[in-house]
Amino acid sequence: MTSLADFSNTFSDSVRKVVAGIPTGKVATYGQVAELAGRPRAARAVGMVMRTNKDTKAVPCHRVVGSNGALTGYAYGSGVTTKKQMLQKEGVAFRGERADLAVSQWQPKIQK
DNA sequence: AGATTGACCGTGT
DNA sequence: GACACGGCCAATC
Repeated sequence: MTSLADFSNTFSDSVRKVVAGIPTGKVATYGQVAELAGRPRAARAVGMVMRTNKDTKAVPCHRVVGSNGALTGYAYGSGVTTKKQMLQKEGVAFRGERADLAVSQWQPKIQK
């Protein structure tokens, strides 16, 4: 296997698997998740999967932020407010209303 | 099956 | 740094 999506057959499953691999205290961008899922240009579709995702316990969709670290949408709680609170509570570095990607962006293992 | 929408991203002004 | 435009992909109506 060369990527986290090798065990998935559909795009949504790949996305879920990638997001599920994000460790606590770290965040990934939609573009990053899309790339790991096998569709480097499907950042929007990733958002759709999160939106339709019902397994929030298995898939920490709140750890997925915009390319600039901005928190975009959240289908649960009070939206981005709840999302931000959870990320901060998990130890993610924040800079104003945006996650500090320079410090807390998830760095997937390229080799293993 | 076709058209529209959406939790995006990159680039230009 | 903020606003505007276009492109890409998949789910939903």
